Amino acid sequence: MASKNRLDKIVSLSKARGFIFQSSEIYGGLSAVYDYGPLGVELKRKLNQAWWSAMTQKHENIVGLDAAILMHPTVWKASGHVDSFSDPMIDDKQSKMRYRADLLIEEHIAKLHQNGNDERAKQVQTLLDTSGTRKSVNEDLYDIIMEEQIKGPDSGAFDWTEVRQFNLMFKTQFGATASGEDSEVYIRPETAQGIFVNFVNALNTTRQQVPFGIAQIGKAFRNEVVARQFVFRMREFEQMEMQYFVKPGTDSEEYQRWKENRFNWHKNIGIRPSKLRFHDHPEDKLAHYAKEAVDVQYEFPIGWQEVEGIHNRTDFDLGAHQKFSGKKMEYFDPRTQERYIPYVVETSVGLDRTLLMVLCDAFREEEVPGDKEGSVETRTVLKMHPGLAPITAGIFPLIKKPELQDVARKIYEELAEDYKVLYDEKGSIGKRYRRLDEAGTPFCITVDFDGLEDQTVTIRDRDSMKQERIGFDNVGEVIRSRMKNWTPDDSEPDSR
RNA sequence: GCGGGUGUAACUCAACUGGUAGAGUGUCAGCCUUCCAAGCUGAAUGUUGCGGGUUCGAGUCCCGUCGCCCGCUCCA
Repeated sequence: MASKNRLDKIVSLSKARGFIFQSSEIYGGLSAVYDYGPLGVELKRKLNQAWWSAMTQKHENIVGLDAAILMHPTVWKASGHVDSFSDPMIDDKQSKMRYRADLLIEEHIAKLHQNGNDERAKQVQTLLDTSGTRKSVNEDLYDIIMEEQIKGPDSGAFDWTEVRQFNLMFKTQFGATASGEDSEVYIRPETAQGIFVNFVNALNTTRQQVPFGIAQIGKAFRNEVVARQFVFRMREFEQMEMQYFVKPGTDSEEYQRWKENRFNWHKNIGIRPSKLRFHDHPEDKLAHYAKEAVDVQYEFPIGWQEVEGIHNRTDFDLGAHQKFSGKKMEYFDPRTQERYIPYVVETSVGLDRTLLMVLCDAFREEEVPGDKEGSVETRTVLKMHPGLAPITAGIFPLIKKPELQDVARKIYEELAEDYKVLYDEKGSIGKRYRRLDEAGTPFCITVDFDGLEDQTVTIRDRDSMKQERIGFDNVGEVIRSRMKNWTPDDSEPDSR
């Protein structure tokens, strides 16, 4: 309960300060679609940049790519998304629970086996395997459930809706006069396929040799059955993916290596290590393309949830594209004279989820001494990594006096060369500090009368609220070094 | 999508069994102000989510619809 309030507060703050708005709000909103406001877009760009430089700039064998969102429809047949990304669902009218129709039947088959009714089990299995050949898949599955009188696991009732297909991919029309099935295309549900279909292009143009990787940041779209929990699960979201092509046999070792590498990235952007963990996928729950899979999870207010997935995708994708396109997806190793389809280790992180993680990890409500003697008030502050903060520094004249304003303006203009900074002279100084605390701004530079004498200003630290007096000319340098040496404070408990 | 809950100013919430929509916070302007949401004065913002219905009269009752929250399935 307390933790639920925490997410609510973060949602409220996001809206109040301009991080995240609901899409099309004036029209009543669009479910599970969100817009990034003035502060949100700065934070998002900085995260995007942090990932891009960590992957492409700091690995000489990783190259970038920006593939189109629209792709040839066969891509999604080859990838398996057309088949496995649409689930036949059925609802129990009594218990109001929803099930996957095919899984219900499989459970039923298992039960038949248990009861020694192997003959019957085999028959049903055949019916299940051939569903879609008599009528539509949905109708065939429905018929099996009816004939076998499969009951609702939770209610024990036999009171079903029809079987309906939930296709997670968005479809759209290709061509202005589009008509018929041929012109239907999908809007990509993942960015990875854009990398796979460009594998040979990248190989031929970059002189890379296996092992090497292709990195890409881009939008993906999924019609989630249930899309909720703020920006955690959205219909339109942004992925930061890297596909690493390796020699078969070295895949597990590379998978381990990337697992560690990616975990460290999350720590490097300032997330408290105590809030991060791995979560291995059990073998029976692996996606259709994966041999090994692990999540990097963060402890959100809604519990431990996946932020990034690291998968050993084997040669599933390249193999499938070779088969469907008829084009060779092989790599020839000039040294060993070997020819093979590379295995792929994928790292795939949700940009929006990462942003939400940063907000959740940074959000604190602190008790600080109030204005009156002995009183206590709450300070809301986002203690995020200074390098990620939407606004790096606020520059204030202590009060509205021309001497102070002039100096503050000058410092503002100097800092604006390197950072996103804000000049503010309105209201009390305390109010200006607190407002920027909520924006996660790590530094505030204040020009006062004492400083005019000896060419100094005060720099106020967001996390500790402590001030230090530094010279006019040192401001940029102090910001730079503090940014570099910042570490998250993991000692204090979350405020609720 | 199904079931349950819910919707009043930018935010938090008030408005009796149906009778003129309000407060605090925030925002903006002015004054004051030498370091942590201070003080004083003033201002702006609502077809009560949207659309219908009942009624002399609807924020309040009824129906529909949309969004949000919780559960079911899936996933970055």
